[in-house]
Amino acid sequence: MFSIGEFSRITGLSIKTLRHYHEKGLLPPPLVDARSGYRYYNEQSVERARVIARLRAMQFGLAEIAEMLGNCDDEADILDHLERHKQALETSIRTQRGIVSSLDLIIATEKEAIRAMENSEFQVEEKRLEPMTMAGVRMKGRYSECGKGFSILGRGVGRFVCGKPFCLYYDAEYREDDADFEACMPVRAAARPAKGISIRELAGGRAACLVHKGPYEELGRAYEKILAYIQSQRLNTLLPSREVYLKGPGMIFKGNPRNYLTEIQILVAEDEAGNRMNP
Amino acid sequence: MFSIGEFSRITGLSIKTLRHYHEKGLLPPPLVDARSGYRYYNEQSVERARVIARLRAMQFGLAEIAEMLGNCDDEADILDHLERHKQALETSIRTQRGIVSSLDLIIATEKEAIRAMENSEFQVEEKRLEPMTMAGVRMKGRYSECGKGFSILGRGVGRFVCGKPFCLYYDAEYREDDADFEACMPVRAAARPAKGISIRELAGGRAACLVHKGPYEELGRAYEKILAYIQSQRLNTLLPSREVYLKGPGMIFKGNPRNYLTEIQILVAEDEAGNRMNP
DNA sequence: ATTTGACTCTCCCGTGGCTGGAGACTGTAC
DNA sequence: GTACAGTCTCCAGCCACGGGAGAGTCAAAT
Repeated sequence: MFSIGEFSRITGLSIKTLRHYHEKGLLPPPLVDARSGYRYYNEQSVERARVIARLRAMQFGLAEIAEMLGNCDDEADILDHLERHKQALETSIRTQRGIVSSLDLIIATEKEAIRAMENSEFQVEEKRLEPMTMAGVRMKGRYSECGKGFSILGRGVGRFVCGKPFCLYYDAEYREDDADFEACMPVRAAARPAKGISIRELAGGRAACLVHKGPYEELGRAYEKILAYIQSQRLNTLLPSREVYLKGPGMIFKGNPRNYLTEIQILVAEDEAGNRMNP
Repeated sequence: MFSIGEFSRITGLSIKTLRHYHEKGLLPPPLVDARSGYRYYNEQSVERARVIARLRAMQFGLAEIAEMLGNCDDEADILDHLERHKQALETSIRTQRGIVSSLDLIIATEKEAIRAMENSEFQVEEKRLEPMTMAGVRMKGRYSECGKGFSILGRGVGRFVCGKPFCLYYDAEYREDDADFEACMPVRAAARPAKGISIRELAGGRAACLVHKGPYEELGRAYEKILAYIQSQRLNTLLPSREVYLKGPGMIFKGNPRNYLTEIQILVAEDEAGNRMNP
């Protein structure tokens, strides 16, 4: 016979745990000294304790273990328990995997935003935009309605998104109430159109670009700057222009608008060799 | 201002949960009626509640959420929280995946055992054994020591196991104390030898086979039967003979030895065409 | 003004699988 | 005898709530 301390060392279960199992009727000690209340265990207890420990390591609950041990002494008898438990675990794994991929997305987004912040001079620069596959929801109305477009995109092609959200603006001048624009997401080629969502290639080309830091209300200042540049360089601009939301309201927090990063991209005409064309 | 019931409907959080968040200081209502104690929430509460709900859906703890909300209002500020949490989730996923694969193994084993049981006539039959890659631990001593060999195999090549454990017996006659045998496991080709473990191809061939149901102590009766068959058919036997443990002590339960299934396989000499050779 | 009925409050207990601690007893060695 | 390790019971706490009792409150209908 083993005292509870010895038995604890043998089985690797803590004394507290053994008392708990006793209380639950899961592993009653074969002998309890009537006078002192001391628990004494034997070889069979060791075997039973090992079984319980194995099942606990598989994250079975104590009640279920009790049931399994009560009715059965062979693994064939608990096949349905095992299968049910496996199902439950797989559900849990799926959930957690979903969370991990959300976290990955957020982390990647934030790290990119930090890099964009460090690299950007907040000066107008000309660069080459690569063609990409995109999904878009064309809208007419107020700019501030674009959130609805992004909701539609999220639900429709969320799984295929592979870059920052952006907007295409089809108006040559600023319009308050009846703007013509498109909420867009870069997507992988596997994405398929859905109701209201167009999937297509967006052509690349040379563009004047400027990163703006701050709330969207102040974007006007950035437009002023980039348009001044375009005039000074006497460039021919092409529609639609783009706003890429490098960092905006996050997936968790709304964030501080003072830290928002938005890149304005305005395509400029170029000749076959890729050189910009002045009028 | 919203009463707690309205607010509950807006946010999808139960009233109990909202009270709990209040108590924890996580989401204090902007107004608590001093006389009635009624809680009243506003638009900002909605925003905060949404954030909390998103973080809870990602299985963050309330304390951690409080910390995140306390210091930060931007996702960049909680990158380390997110990364830590992701690590924790990945650990949990790994654990659960390990459990699922154990469960899969047990379930598959039991189902196979049930099939073997249904299909077997418990009569001697001759069949063709396929060659296989195996891992083995050669031992001399008592048969009952073979458990140690299987422990070594489990630790060494457990990940590569692809079939039932078996033993090879190199003695022509029964030996009590100094048997020469090898504890073996079929393994995938990727397995690599380790200390005391040999990995090699085991040749196939024609064999006389008999499934025995019952405890190992009664295996003698099965040997009697199969040897009688071999004599009656005047076959030439080849060493080593095999015992395949179709169903023995399980990974959870020891099981009932009366249900153990063991297949004895004794290779017999054959000519090039695969026909058995009588003397 | 009252009544009804829906709403809300606080307080306590329970969940699961333990862990920690207090204070009292027991066993064994010197 | 005495020290000291071991063991006992009982109570509290963890986490994020849910259930329910019993009392008070709000808004509309009578």
